[in-house]
Amino acid sequence: MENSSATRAVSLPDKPTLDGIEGGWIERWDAEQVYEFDRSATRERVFSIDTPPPTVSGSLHIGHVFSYTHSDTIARYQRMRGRAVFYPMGWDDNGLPTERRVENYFGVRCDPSLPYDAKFVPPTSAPEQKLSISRKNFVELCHQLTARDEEVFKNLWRHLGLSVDWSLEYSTISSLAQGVSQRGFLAMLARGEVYSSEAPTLWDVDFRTAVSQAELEDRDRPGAFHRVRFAHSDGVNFIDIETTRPELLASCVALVAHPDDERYQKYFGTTVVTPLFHVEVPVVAHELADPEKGSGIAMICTFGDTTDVIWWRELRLPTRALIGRDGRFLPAGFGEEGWPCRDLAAARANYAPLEGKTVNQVRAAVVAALTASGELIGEVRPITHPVKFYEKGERPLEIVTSRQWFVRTLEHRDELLRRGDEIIWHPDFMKHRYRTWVEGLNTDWNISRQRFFGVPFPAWYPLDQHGDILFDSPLLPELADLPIDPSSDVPAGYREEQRGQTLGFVGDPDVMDTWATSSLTPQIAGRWGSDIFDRVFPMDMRPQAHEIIRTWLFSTVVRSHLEHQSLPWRHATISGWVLDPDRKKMSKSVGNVVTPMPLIETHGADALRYWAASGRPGTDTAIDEGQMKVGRRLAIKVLNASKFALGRLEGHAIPPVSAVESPLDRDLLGVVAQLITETTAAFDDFDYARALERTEQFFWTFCDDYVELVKVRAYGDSNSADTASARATLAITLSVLQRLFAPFLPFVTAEVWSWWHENSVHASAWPTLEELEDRPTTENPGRLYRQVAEVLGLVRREKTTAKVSQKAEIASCVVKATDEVWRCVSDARGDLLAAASIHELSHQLSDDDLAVSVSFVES
RNA sequence: GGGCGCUUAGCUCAGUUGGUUAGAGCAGCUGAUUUACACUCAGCAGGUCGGGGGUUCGAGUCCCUCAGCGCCCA
Repeated sequence: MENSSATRAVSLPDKPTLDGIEGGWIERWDAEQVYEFDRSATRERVFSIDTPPPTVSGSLHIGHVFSYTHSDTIARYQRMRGRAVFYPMGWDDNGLPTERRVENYFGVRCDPSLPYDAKFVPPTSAPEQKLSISRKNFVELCHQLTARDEEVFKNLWRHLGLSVDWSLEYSTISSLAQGVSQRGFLAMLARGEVYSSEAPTLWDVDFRTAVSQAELEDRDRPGAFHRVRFAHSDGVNFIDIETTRPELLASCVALVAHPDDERYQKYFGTTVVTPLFHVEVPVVAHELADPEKGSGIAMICTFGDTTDVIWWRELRLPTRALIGRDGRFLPAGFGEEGWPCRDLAAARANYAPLEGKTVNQVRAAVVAALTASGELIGEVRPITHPVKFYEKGERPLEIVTSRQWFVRTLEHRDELLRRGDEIIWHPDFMKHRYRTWVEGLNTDWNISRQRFFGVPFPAWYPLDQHGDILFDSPLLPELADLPIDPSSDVPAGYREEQRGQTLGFVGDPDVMDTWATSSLTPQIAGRWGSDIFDRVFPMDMRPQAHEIIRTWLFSTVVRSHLEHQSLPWRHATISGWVLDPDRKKMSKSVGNVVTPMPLIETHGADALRYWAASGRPGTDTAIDEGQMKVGRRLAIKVLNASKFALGRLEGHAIPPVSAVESPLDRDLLGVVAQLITETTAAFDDFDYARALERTEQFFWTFCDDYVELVKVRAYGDSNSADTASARATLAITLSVLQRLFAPFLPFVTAEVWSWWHENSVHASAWPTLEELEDRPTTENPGRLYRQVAEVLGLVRREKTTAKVSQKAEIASCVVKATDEVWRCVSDARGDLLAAASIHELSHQLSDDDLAVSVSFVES
């Protein structure tokens, strides 16, 4: 960090311009390694950022510019404060979004049963019928496409001026990320924090994969209550239930009512018989049965929804699962063990037409059959109700039973809530999102995905003499061998020929949930296991969007808590969304997504950053080209003001701060001191927007009032103390302003700083009060400046009202003011006379509001 | 249904622990005209701070309540 006073002779370009300013500085920053992380720095001096790796298969949009700019202003501020800033960039390329993009882009689909084709070349245009290719070919295409996408993102980040250390670049599918993910998994397995089990799991029948609680969303969908009559086993009574899923009748394992519900007390412990399929099921009691809903008694099926799973588990009911992984109905085992059936022939006859059909087809068929048999009572009642969907899915989730890996989260709920309280949230109220989520957890975290482009589980399983898989004794690799792929690597003590053979082994076929990898970004970016890690972890800051608090933020806290018994970072900075000009959320399907690159080309990167940094932390912000134009004007103003002020200094020695003597100048430095204090406090509180607003506000009045006032004085004789004072004030104030603006307008500030410094403004020190060397007025700073500016404003108004030029000469000006105000004016009398072209200035005592009366010089 | 935000000028938003006459930018209107800047400068106009009630000497700010918008969770 060089001292800010390390100036050199001023040398101004002939015609300063913003045109093409980005390209030159991007190259110079690279060449000079301005943003390189100092790997020798100790932890106290480091400021580390757990940068969100953007999903590269998603569309680039203005929201990226918005939130990443916020983080960059903080990074730049901390760097100027002397911290070694650890600011990596990652790409989230692993997972389903990439698979979908590859499927659509190339017109292919993955069929893991196909052999690898080394000569495969993807079709040049996507064919109508998707081409089936092997897993390895598919993964190669994923790598190919993400590499291209990453270049596009990187290009944007560089043009936006993010002060990322590009030597720390990573991606979530890289072997680095795979190694870290697998190591993390094995560590959890060794500690018993992860387990596999055959369990009912939420399943997307289109993507053919399990999904976790964090990926669910409720969507309102039309449904209908069907009243279905069950005959009681006593042969006399009957019970009517209401269900929205009559298609699951064959999966019915019990009826359930609330234990206090008097209507059904007498039936608890007895049995009824399902219509059509004649299976005898018990009537049971459970508190989750809602007496208000329908007839107050429901059928439990395996499995219609998550409540069914709870009932099934807690009441220890049998399993009669019928929906397959493709969403179609499987064969039913009436009469077999677990399927007590009173009329086998009828059951089989009624079920036969349903086998292999989809959920909707079966529903129609069952309703028709119940209608025919008279067991559907009354009219079907249409309703709208929330249905669980995979957030990326198009059909309601089903629940199927399959083997999955789970991370134990439920038993750590209280610890995780405490971790949430330890995080410093910006803005603070975002902590509620985390708390609500953790309190609402109802299943452990399922990390298995039945997909292809992801990190494989580092595990194989032995096969016994019958060829059955021994899931409970997985074969694990050595840490040193990571990352491994169990589908091509072989466990120790086995040969490849034994794959899939009796007494041989099989690899775990699944990949990890993307969040199982993304939850380790601090460990991946920080190179867990290397000496860097201890210097950057726990990190200082996690910037991210609010909608992924339940996924990314939460899962990162879980992993860090389990692995390191600590928080992953101290501060969570949550950005808002970018809305379209009509304040609608941007989305691809609505078609209102704005691409950022053309905006950079039109307005300039500094202008785009200005707009972004004007958005308060956590606040949704509408895209506003008007604000970008204001940002561009600000950048131009910085250019011109610097040119002017430095023009006064060109060819002269810059007077030191100790030369600041004039009352007006000292008073201005008082305001500068306040500005430094305020902006520093704002940045320390991660409130970049406030820092920008204060700096900008000061800057405009500085240009319009102070600079106008001292313009003439600064031209004067270099040996005059008054001139030296003006020049010294201009120099120090300009230096402060250029640095205060540097986090927001990195390009133009780099440019104007280079006119009089050897080092980069981005490697210079953030302004401090010490630099002002006790020159500022300490009492009522800014009072003199504001009073004089107000008089100047009144004179300007007279000129505007008289419709004359601001340069018009005034023969005499009378200031009606209190003695106190007049003293202020007198202190800057010369500057005021010069700035307003006044010949004679006099005072008239008045306790009324400040006023002036003027008489113009006759022309 | 539960939770968290938001509602201030035509538009976008500031307003820090309650304290003079509620601020800024944009847009609008009126002027100026070139030795830093027309991507400029000066000025004007524009608000019952969502509605109602309360606490207080004093409320945009605190409390209650209602309404609308948005998000999160169920």
